[in-house]
Amino acid sequence: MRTSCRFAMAVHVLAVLAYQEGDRVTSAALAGSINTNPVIIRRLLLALQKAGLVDTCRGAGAGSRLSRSPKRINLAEIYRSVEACESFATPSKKPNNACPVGHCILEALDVIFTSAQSAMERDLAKTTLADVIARVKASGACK
Amino acid sequence: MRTSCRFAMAVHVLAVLAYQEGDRVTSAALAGSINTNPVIIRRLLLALQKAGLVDTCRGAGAGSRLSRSPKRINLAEIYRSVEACESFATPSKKPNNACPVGHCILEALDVIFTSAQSAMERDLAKTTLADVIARVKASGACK
DNA sequence: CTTTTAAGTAACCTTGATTATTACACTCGT
DNA sequence: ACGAGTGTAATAATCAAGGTTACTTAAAAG
Repeated sequence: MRTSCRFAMAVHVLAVLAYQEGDRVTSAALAGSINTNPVIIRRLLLALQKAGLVDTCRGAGAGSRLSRSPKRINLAEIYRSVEACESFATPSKKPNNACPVGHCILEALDVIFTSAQSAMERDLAKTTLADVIARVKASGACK
Repeated sequence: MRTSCRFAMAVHVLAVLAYQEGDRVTSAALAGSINTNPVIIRRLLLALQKAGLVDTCRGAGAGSRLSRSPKRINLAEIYRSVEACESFATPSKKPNNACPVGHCILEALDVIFTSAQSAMERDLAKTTLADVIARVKASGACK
């Protein structure tokens, strides 16, 4: 399976913002930590803004910061804000309707996919951004 | 998100084989139901063979059939046999090691991803191929 | 009010993965 | 031996994502 790395980048971005504890961070600085282009970060931040997770200012001395405490942001929210479509794909061509299986397999698959995706999101919801930061800080201390 | 549809196709293929209850089905016939190329189906069948889910014969009058009862095949097995890599991706470029978050975010993400993927597979494991067939037959009866 | 900083955004390129397609060798039953 | 059908390689066609450049807009600072 091949998926986008938007979720990984979003968690990274928010972790940096949480680490800065309220100081605004520019897209260029974030891009430096993630090692990518500032425009990629800005596109990601737009999605996070719409989800109400970050608060971004334009102009001189601007940048982004979390709009909530890291304790109150869970990973499922982050996932949903940056990953628009479903994890599972079906073929672009429709199955053969003349086949007894083909004519209704898509409905059966949809039930399966929805359930699996929900299970995944419930698991993600168990972890907060604060948990992630705690692990990052612990790991940094060990090193 | 961009994912493969191998899992969807694999479930479809196995559902057709289950529907045929032991009769061998050719890759061309399967391709007809799924509306794709026989070679795609053969490649999928190779993975399902390795996982011990199907039994394929070559030569005249050949084809594939399930190697076990549909009741004893669950969707997590199917998923693992055809989807090699992990569901979640990280950026191709490594994060900036000089950043306190960047230098250890990958480890933190790995824990998160592994947990979420396990949750998803546990959910898939709850459904068997027999369950899928039952839904397909019920849906066909209604129509 | 001008300058400067940085976000918003459009346009385009590059890359990589996946499906699709063609072609051919190999097996096995008849 | 023949024919049906799988195994497999090579290649093309698609397509989405990330990356890049360039320009516009907003807001603070002087």
